[in-house]
Amino acid sequence: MEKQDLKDAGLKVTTPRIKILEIMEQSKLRHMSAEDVYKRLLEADEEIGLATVYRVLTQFETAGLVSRHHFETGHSVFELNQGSHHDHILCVKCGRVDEFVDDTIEKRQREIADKAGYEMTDHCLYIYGICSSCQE
Amino acid sequence: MEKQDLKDAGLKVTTPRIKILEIMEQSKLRHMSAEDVYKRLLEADEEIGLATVYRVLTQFETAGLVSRHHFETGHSVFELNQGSHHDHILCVKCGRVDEFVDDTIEKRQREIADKAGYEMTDHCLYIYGICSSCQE
DNA sequence: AATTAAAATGAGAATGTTTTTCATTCGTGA
DNA sequence: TCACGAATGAAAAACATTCTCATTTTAATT
Repeated sequence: MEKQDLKDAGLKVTTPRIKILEIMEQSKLRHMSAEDVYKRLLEADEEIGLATVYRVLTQFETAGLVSRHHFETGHSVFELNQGSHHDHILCVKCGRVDEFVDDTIEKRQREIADKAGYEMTDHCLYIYGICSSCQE
Repeated sequence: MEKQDLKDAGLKVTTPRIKILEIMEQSKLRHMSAEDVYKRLLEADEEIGLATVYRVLTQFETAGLVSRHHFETGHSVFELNQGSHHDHILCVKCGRVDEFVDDTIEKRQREIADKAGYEMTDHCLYIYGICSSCQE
């Protein structure tokens, strides 16, 4: 993710925006809440307010740099838009998140939207289950 | 929905629980927030606290009487579990919600969960788009 | 490098949703 | 009907998120 991406999105290149991008790129967690990002910033001794984190993440979402997800947790999580579209499969016990793409499903979704008279803009599919580790 | 359903779920048959079930059955809105239910109770002159509404809806969810959904609205909506499983297609402009079932997708989901080593417990699929009325 | 207007930020207040606490009331099996 | 555990209401608390506004920063221009 480059500074140019910020400029292209019509956003000024500021310390908070750069740091938040860095945090999200370096994190092993693909999905981070605003609070997660904020904590990492504190750990890195960055003086960035939580309100700014929320603002910036929302701007990034609008700009298409990140996606916002509503899992079953009651708060939003954000994911950097690197790589291509995918859906999620989550473990209800340990919270593990895996990803997948399935062309059959993608195609069917478009057909369903058409049939219902909708112009599809987005979709999300979450499969919940118990992952292999938690089944033991 | 019968009183027996409450007993079967290990819940005592109380006025708040009965009234909340009634409200949800009679509502033309299939998906109601806790606040929606609460407002309807007030309109019906029922002295039931908002905390109770939340408690009862959560218990109903646990008991399998209702499903909780996390749309993009920032709050939970609840739906009575009558009839069979279905997924949702939502209009991002007017908030309209339609439902659908698709066997192809249902089947693929199970296959995907298997392949990922998950024991599937649940899933949800939201298609977002612009409905026919809003396209004009 | 200095100027400047617009945009961005931080801190804290405010908002909205959901949960918790606890004293009181209610439902149900004996 | 009694008694006990479960359920409730009201208010406070806990969260997540957004807003306000004074101050700072960015970036385009001298």
